[in-house]
Amino acid sequence: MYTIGQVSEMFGLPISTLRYYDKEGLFPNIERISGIRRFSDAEIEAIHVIECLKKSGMEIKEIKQFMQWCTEGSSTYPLRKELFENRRKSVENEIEQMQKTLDMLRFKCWYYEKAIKDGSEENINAMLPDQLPADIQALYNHAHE
Amino acid sequence: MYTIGQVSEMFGLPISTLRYYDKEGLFPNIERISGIRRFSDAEIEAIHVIECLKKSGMEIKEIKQFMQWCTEGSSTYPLRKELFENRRKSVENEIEQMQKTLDMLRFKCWYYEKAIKDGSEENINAMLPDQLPADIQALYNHAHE
DNA sequence: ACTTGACCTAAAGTTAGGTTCAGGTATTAC
DNA sequence: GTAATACCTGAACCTAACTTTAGGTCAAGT
Repeated sequence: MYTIGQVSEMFGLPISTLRYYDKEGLFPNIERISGIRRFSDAEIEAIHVIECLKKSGMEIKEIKQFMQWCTEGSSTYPLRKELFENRRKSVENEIEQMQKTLDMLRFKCWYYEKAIKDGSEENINAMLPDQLPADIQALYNHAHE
Repeated sequence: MYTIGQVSEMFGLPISTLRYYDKEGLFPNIERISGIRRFSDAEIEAIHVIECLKKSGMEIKEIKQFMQWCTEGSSTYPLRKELFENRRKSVENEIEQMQKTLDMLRFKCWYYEKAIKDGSEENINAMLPDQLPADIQALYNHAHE
Protein backbone atom coordinates (compact mmCIF):
# COMPACT_ATOMS: atom_id res chain seq x y z
CA MET A 1 0.00 0.00 0.00
CA TYR A 2 1.33 3.42 -1.03
CA THR A 3 0.51 7.06 -0.48
CA ILE A 4 0.06 9.42 -3.40
CA GLY A 5 3.52 10.88 -2.74
CA GLN A 6 5.19 7.46 -2.95
CA VAL A 7 3.38 6.63 -6.17
CA SER A 8 4.39 10.00 -7.60
CA GLU A 9 8.03 9.11 -6.87
CA MET A 10 7.70 5.58 -8.28
CA PHE A 11 6.38 6.71 -11.65
CA GLY A 12 7.82 10.19 -11.89
CA LEU A 13 4.29 11.57 -12.26
CA PRO A 14 3.26 14.79 -10.47
CA ILE A 15 0.88 14.34 -7.54
CA SER A 16 -1.51 16.70 -9.28
CA THR A 17 -1.65 14.33 -12.24
CA LEU A 18 -2.52 11.35 -10.06
CA ARG A 19 -5.29 13.33 -8.40
CA TYR A 20 -6.50 14.42 -11.84
CA TYR A 21 -6.61 10.78 -12.98
CA ASP A 22 -8.59 9.86 -9.89
CA LYS A 23 -11.01 12.73 -10.48
CA GLU A 24 -11.47 11.49 -14.05
CA GLY A 25 -12.45 8.05 -12.74
CA LEU A 26 -9.30 6.10 -13.55
CA PHE A 27 -9.11 4.48 -10.10
CA PRO A 28 -12.73 3.49 -9.54
CA ASN A 29 -11.97 1.26 -6.57
CA ILE A 30 -9.27 3.17 -4.77
CA GLU A 31 -9.39 2.87 -0.99
CA ARG A 32 -9.41 5.93 1.24
CA ILE A 33 -8.58 6.11 4.92
CA SER A 34 -10.12 9.23 6.46
CA GLY A 35 -10.03 10.93 3.09
CA ILE A 36 -6.49 9.91 2.16
CA ARG A 37 -5.94 7.72 -0.91
CA ARG A 38 -4.20 4.35 -0.46
CA PHE A 39 -2.79 2.97 -3.72
CA SER A 40 -2.75 -0.85 -3.75
CA ASP A 41 -1.03 -3.18 -6.25
CA ALA A 42 -4.20 -3.00 -8.34
CA GLU A 43 -3.80 0.77 -8.74
CA ILE A 44 -0.07 0.39 -9.42
CA GLU A 45 -0.80 -1.99 -12.28
CA ALA A 46 -3.59 0.34 -13.38
CA ILE A 47 -1.04 3.15 -13.72
CA HIS A 48 1.20 0.92 -15.87
CA VAL A 49 -1.82 0.28 -18.08
CA ILE A 50 -2.83 3.95 -18.14
CA GLU A 51 0.68 4.95 -19.28
CA CYS A 52 0.56 2.28 -21.94
CA LEU A 53 -2.88 3.23 -23.24
CA LYS A 54 -1.98 6.92 -23.23
CA LYS A 55 1.14 6.23 -25.31
CA SER A 56 -1.03 4.20 -27.66
CA GLY A 57 -3.04 7.35 -28.33
CA MET A 58 -6.11 6.76 -26.19
CA GLU A 59 -7.95 9.58 -24.45
CA ILE A 60 -8.55 9.71 -20.71
CA LYS A 61 -12.31 9.21 -21.21
CA GLU A 62 -11.78 5.98 -23.11
CA ILE A 63 -9.32 4.75 -20.49
CA LYS A 64 -11.96 5.47 -17.86
CA GLN A 65 -14.36 3.27 -19.79
CA PHE A 66 -11.81 0.46 -19.72
CA MET A 67 -11.28 0.85 -15.97
CA GLN A 68 -15.03 0.71 -15.56
CA TRP A 69 -15.12 -2.58 -17.46
CA CYS A 70 -12.47 -3.92 -15.09
CA THR A 71 -14.89 -3.48 -12.20
CA GLU A 72 -17.64 -5.36 -14.01
CA GLY A 73 -16.14 -8.85 -13.90
CA SER A 74 -15.66 -11.56 -16.46
CA SER A 75 -18.55 -10.52 -18.71
CA THR A 76 -16.42 -7.67 -20.07
CA TYR A 77 -13.36 -9.80 -20.93
CA PRO A 78 -14.24 -9.82 -24.65
CA LEU A 79 -14.64 -6.03 -24.70
CA ARG A 80 -11.32 -5.56 -22.97
CA LYS A 81 -9.58 -8.01 -25.28
CA GLU A 82 -10.96 -6.24 -28.33
CA LEU A 83 -9.76 -2.90 -26.97
CA PHE A 84 -6.20 -4.17 -26.59
CA GLU A 85 -6.24 -5.76 -30.02
CA ASN A 86 -7.35 -2.49 -31.58
CA ARG A 87 -4.67 -0.60 -29.69
CA ARG A 88 -2.07 -3.10 -30.82
CA LYS A 89 -3.00 -2.63 -34.45
CA SER A 90 -3.01 1.13 -34.03
CA VAL A 91 0.47 1.16 -32.45
CA GLU A 92 1.86 -1.21 -35.08
CA ASN A 93 0.60 1.25 -37.64
CA GLU A 94 2.04 4.22 -35.84
CA ILE A 95 5.46 2.58 -35.66
CA GLU A 96 5.33 2.13 -39.44
CA GLN A 97 4.54 5.83 -39.83
CA MET A 98 7.45 6.64 -37.53
CA GLN A 99 9.74 4.63 -39.79
CA LYS A 100 8.73 6.89 -42.66
CA THR A 101 9.43 9.94 -40.54
CA LEU A 102 12.78 8.44 -39.60
CA ASP A 103 13.68 7.88 -43.25
CA MET A 104 12.89 11.52 -44.02
CA LEU A 105 15.17 12.57 -41.15
CA ARG A 106 17.94 10.25 -42.35
CA PHE A 107 17.57 11.69 -45.83
CA LYS A 108 17.87 15.24 -44.50
CA CYS A 109 20.95 14.29 -42.46
CA TRP A 110 22.59 13.03 -45.64
CA TYR A 111 21.35 16.12 -47.51
CA TYR A 112 23.00 18.60 -45.17
CA GLU A 113 26.14 16.56 -44.77
CA LYS A 114 26.57 16.69 -48.53
CA ALA A 115 25.52 20.34 -48.73
CA ILE A 116 28.27 21.19 -46.24
CA LYS A 117 30.83 19.21 -48.24
CA ASP A 118 29.72 20.75 -51.56
CA GLY A 119 29.25 24.24 -50.17
CA SER A 120 25.78 24.47 -51.71
CA GLU A 121 22.56 22.55 -52.34
CA GLU A 122 22.84 22.86 -56.13
CA ASN A 123 24.38 19.45 -56.80
CA ILE A 124 21.81 17.72 -54.65
CA ASN A 125 18.85 19.51 -56.12
CA ALA A 126 20.03 18.50 -59.59
CA MET A 127 19.70 14.85 -58.45
CA LEU A 128 16.11 15.29 -57.25
CA PRO A 129 13.67 13.68 -57.47
CA ASP A 130 15.06 10.39 -58.82
CA GLN A 131 18.81 10.56 -59.51
CA LEU A 132 19.99 10.11 -55.92
CA PRO A 133 22.42 7.38 -54.84
CA ALA A 134 20.43 4.15 -54.51
CA ASP A 135 20.38 3.91 -50.70
CA ILE A 136 19.46 7.59 -50.29
CA GLN A 137 16.87 7.35 -53.04
CA ALA A 138 15.18 4.58 -51.05
CA LEU A 139 14.93 6.84 -47.98
CA TYR A 140 13.63 9.73 -50.09
CA ASN A 141 11.00 7.61 -51.81
CA HIS A 142 9.81 6.03 -48.59
CA ALA A 143 9.48 9.45 -46.97
CA HIS A 144 7.62 10.99 -49.92
CA GLU A 145 5.20 8.12 -50.60
CA MET B 1 2.34 26.57 -58.74
CA TYR B 2 -0.69 25.73 -56.66
CA THR B 3 -3.51 27.54 -54.88
CA ILE B 4 -4.21 26.92 -51.20
CA GLY B 5 -7.19 24.78 -52.15
CA GLN B 6 -5.08 22.51 -54.35
CA VAL B 7 -2.43 22.12 -51.65
CA SER B 8 -5.15 21.34 -49.11
CA GLU B 9 -6.33 18.53 -51.42
CA MET B 10 -2.80 17.23 -52.06
CA PHE B 11 -1.92 16.83 -48.39
CA GLY B 12 -5.35 16.32 -46.86
CA LEU B 13 -4.73 19.34 -44.64
CA PRO B 14 -7.52 21.86 -43.96
CA ILE B 15 -7.12 25.24 -45.64
CA SER B 16 -7.35 26.85 -42.22
CA THR B 17 -4.30 24.87 -41.14
CA LEU B 18 -2.25 26.03 -44.13
CA ARG B 19 -3.18 29.64 -43.43
CA TYR B 20 -2.31 29.11 -39.78
CA TYR B 21 1.13 27.75 -40.76
CA ASP B 22 1.68 30.77 -42.97
CA LYS B 23 0.67 33.12 -40.16
CA GLU B 24 3.13 31.34 -37.88
CA GLY B 25 5.93 32.02 -40.36
CA LEU B 26 6.37 28.55 -41.84
CA PHE B 27 6.39 29.82 -45.45
CA PRO B 28 8.66 32.86 -45.15
CA ASN B 29 9.07 33.26 -48.92
CA ILE B 30 5.64 32.43 -50.23
CA GLU B 31 4.60 34.45 -53.26
CA ARG B 32 1.32 36.33 -53.37
CA ILE B 33 -0.53 37.60 -56.41
CA SER B 34 -2.93 40.39 -55.42
CA GLY B 35 -3.15 38.93 -51.94
CA ILE B 36 -3.61 35.32 -53.01
CA ARG B 37 -0.98 32.75 -51.96
CA ARG B 38 0.85 30.79 -54.69
CA PHE B 39 2.49 27.62 -53.38
CA SER B 40 5.61 26.68 -55.38
CA ASP B 41 7.61 23.43 -55.25
CA ALA B 42 9.65 24.98 -52.44
CA GLU B 43 6.52 25.30 -50.29
CA ILE B 44 5.38 21.80 -51.24
CA GLU B 45 8.68 20.36 -50.02
CA ALA B 46 8.41 22.61 -46.96
CA ILE B 47 5.07 21.00 -46.10
CA HIS B 48 6.64 17.52 -46.36
CA VAL B 49 9.31 18.69 -43.93
CA ILE B 50 6.78 20.34 -41.61
CA GLU B 51 4.78 17.12 -41.42
CA CYS B 52 7.95 15.19 -40.71
CA LEU B 53 9.18 17.56 -38.00
CA LYS B 54 5.76 17.69 -36.38
CA LYS B 55 5.62 13.89 -36.20
CA SER B 56 9.09 13.98 -34.69
CA GLY B 57 7.65 16.00 -31.82
CA MET B 58 8.77 19.51 -32.75
CA GLU B 59 6.70 22.59 -31.99
CA ILE B 60 5.56 25.07 -34.63
CA LYS B 61 7.85 27.76 -33.20
CA GLU B 62 10.92 25.57 -33.59
CA ILE B 63 9.91 24.64 -37.12
CA LYS B 64 9.60 28.34 -37.89
CA GLN B 65 13.19 28.79 -36.71
CA PHE B 66 14.29 26.07 -39.12
CA MET B 67 12.41 27.68 -42.02
CA GLN B 68 14.11 30.94 -41.12
CA TRP B 69 17.52 29.25 -41.33
CA CYS B 70 16.57 27.99 -44.80
CA THR B 71 16.31 31.60 -45.99
CA GLU B 72 19.75 32.45 -44.61
CA GLY B 73 21.88 30.46 -47.06
CA SER B 74 24.79 28.10 -46.63
CA SER B 75 26.03 29.54 -43.34
CA THR B 76 23.20 27.75 -41.52
CA TYR B 77 23.85 24.29 -43.04
CA PRO B 78 25.56 23.08 -39.84
CA LEU B 79 22.66 24.26 -37.67
CA ARG B 80 20.15 22.55 -39.94
CA LYS B 81 22.18 19.34 -40.00
CA GLU B 82 22.41 19.30 -36.22
CA LEU B 83 18.66 19.82 -35.94
CA PHE B 84 17.93 16.80 -38.13
CA GLU B 85 20.46 14.68 -36.27
CA ASN B 86 18.83 15.52 -32.96
CA ARG B 87 15.40 14.78 -34.38
CA ARG B 88 16.66 11.45 -35.70
CA LYS B 89 17.96 10.43 -32.30
CA SER B 90 14.74 11.52 -30.67
CA VAL B 91 12.58 9.52 -33.08
CA GLU B 92 14.81 6.45 -32.78
CA ASN B 93 14.28 6.70 -29.05
CA GLU B 94 10.56 7.15 -29.39
CA ILE B 95 10.28 4.07 -31.58
CA GLU B 96 12.03 2.07 -28.85
CA GLN B 97 9.50 3.35 -26.34
CA MET B 98 6.71 2.38 -28.70
CA GLN B 99 8.10 -1.15 -28.81
CA LYS B 100 7.70 -1.32 -25.05
CA THR B 101 4.14 -0.07 -25.34
CA LEU B 102 3.52 -2.67 -28.01
CA ASP B 103 4.82 -5.45 -25.79
CA MET B 104 2.46 -4.36 -23.02
CA LEU B 105 -0.42 -4.46 -25.50
CA ARG B 106 0.64 -7.91 -26.73
CA PHE B 107 0.81 -9.10 -23.14
CA LYS B 108 -2.67 -7.80 -22.44
CA CYS B 109 -4.02 -9.48 -25.58
CA TRP B 110 -2.65 -12.78 -24.34
CA TYR B 111 -3.97 -12.03 -20.84
CA TYR B 112 -7.57 -11.57 -21.93
CA GLU B 113 -7.47 -14.41 -24.41
CA LYS B 114 -6.46 -16.69 -21.56
CA ALA B 115 -8.91 -15.09 -19.12
CA ILE B 116 -11.72 -15.83 -21.57
CA LYS B 117 -10.58 -19.45 -21.95
CA ASP B 118 -10.20 -19.91 -18.18
CA GLY B 119 -13.33 -17.98 -17.28
CA SER B 120 -11.37 -15.89 -14.75
CA GLU B 121 -8.12 -14.04 -14.14
CA GLU B 122 -7.19 -16.20 -11.14
CA ASN B 123 -4.87 -18.61 -12.93
CA ILE B 124 -3.01 -15.77 -14.61
CA ASN B 125 -2.63 -13.70 -11.48
CA ALA B 126 -1.14 -16.73 -9.74
CA MET B 127 1.60 -16.73 -12.41
CA LEU B 128 2.48 -13.05 -11.87
CA PRO B 129 4.99 -11.55 -11.70
CA ASP B 130 7.51 -14.18 -12.85
CA GLN B 131 5.89 -17.55 -13.52
CA LEU B 132 4.48 -16.75 -16.95
CA PRO B 133 5.25 -18.80 -20.08
CA ALA B 134 8.69 -17.75 -21.33
CA ASP B 135 7.59 -15.77 -24.40
CA ILE B 136 4.86 -13.94 -22.49
CA GLN B 137 7.18 -13.31 -19.57
CA ALA B 138 9.55 -11.54 -21.97
CA LEU B 139 6.74 -9.20 -23.08
CA TYR B 140 5.69 -8.56 -19.48
CA ASN B 141 9.23 -7.82 -18.34
CA HIS B 142 9.94 -5.51 -21.26
CA ALA B 143 6.73 -3.59 -20.61
CA HIS B 144 7.32 -3.28 -16.86
CA GLU B 145 11.03 -2.34 -16.99
C1' DA C 1 -26.75 42.87 -62.71
C1' DC C 2 -26.11 39.16 -59.82
C1' DT C 3 -24.91 34.90 -57.97
C1' DT C 4 -21.46 31.43 -57.16
C1' DG C 5 -17.11 29.89 -55.63
C1' DA C 6 -12.53 30.45 -54.13
C1' DC C 7 -9.80 33.33 -51.99
C1' DC C 8 -8.61 36.89 -47.94
C1' DT C 9 -8.26 38.85 -42.65
C1' DA C 10 -8.49 39.51 -37.63
C1' DA C 11 -10.25 37.88 -33.68
C1' DA C 12 -12.65 34.81 -30.83
C1' DG C 13 -13.51 30.05 -29.61
C1' DT C 14 -12.25 25.10 -28.79
C1' DT C 15 -10.03 20.97 -26.74
C1' DA C 16 -7.26 17.82 -24.03
C1' DG C 17 -4.58 17.23 -20.42
C1' DG C 18 -2.97 18.86 -17.13
C1' DT C 19 -1.23 22.71 -13.27
C1' DT C 20 -1.81 26.18 -9.89
C1' DC C 21 -4.09 28.43 -6.22
C1' DA C 22 -6.47 29.39 -1.96
C1' DG C 23 -7.92 27.53 1.87
C1' DG C 24 -8.41 23.46 4.96
C1' DT C 25 -7.26 18.85 7.73
C1' DA C 26 -4.41 15.49 10.15
C1' DT C 27 -0.22 13.50 11.95
C1' DT C 28 4.20 13.66 13.69
C1' DA C 29 8.57 16.13 15.69
C1' DC C 30 10.24 19.02 19.01
C1' DG D 1 1.40 23.92 21.96
C1' DT D 2 3.17 24.86 17.80
C1' DA D 3 5.44 24.09 13.60
C1' DA D 4 6.53 21.33 9.70
C1' DT D 5 4.83 17.84 6.43
C1' DA D 6 1.90 15.46 3.71
C1' DC D 7 -2.38 15.02 2.55
C1' DC D 8 -7.24 17.03 0.86
C1' DT D 9 -10.81 19.99 -2.30
C1' DG D 10 -12.98 22.94 -5.93
C1' DA D 11 -12.19 26.27 -9.07
C1' DA D 12 -9.47 28.99 -11.93
C1' DC D 13 -5.77 29.00 -15.02
C1' DC D 14 -2.64 27.46 -18.84
C1' DT D 15 -0.87 25.89 -23.51
C1' DA D 16 -0.45 24.33 -28.22
C1' DA D 17 -2.45 23.79 -32.34
C1' DC D 18 -5.98 24.47 -34.54
C1' DT D 19 -10.97 25.91 -36.02
C1' DT D 20 -14.73 28.92 -36.44
C1' DT D 21 -16.88 33.20 -37.25
C1' DA D 22 -17.93 37.49 -39.35
C1' DG D 23 -17.17 40.30 -42.75
C1' DG D 24 -14.87 41.40 -47.17
C1' DT D 25 -12.53 41.00 -52.22
C1' DC D 26 -12.52 39.37 -56.81
C1' DA D 27 -13.24 36.75 -61.25
C1' DA D 28 -16.21 33.90 -63.99
C1' DG D 29 -20.63 32.29 -65.59
C1' DT D 30 -25.82 33.28 -66.82
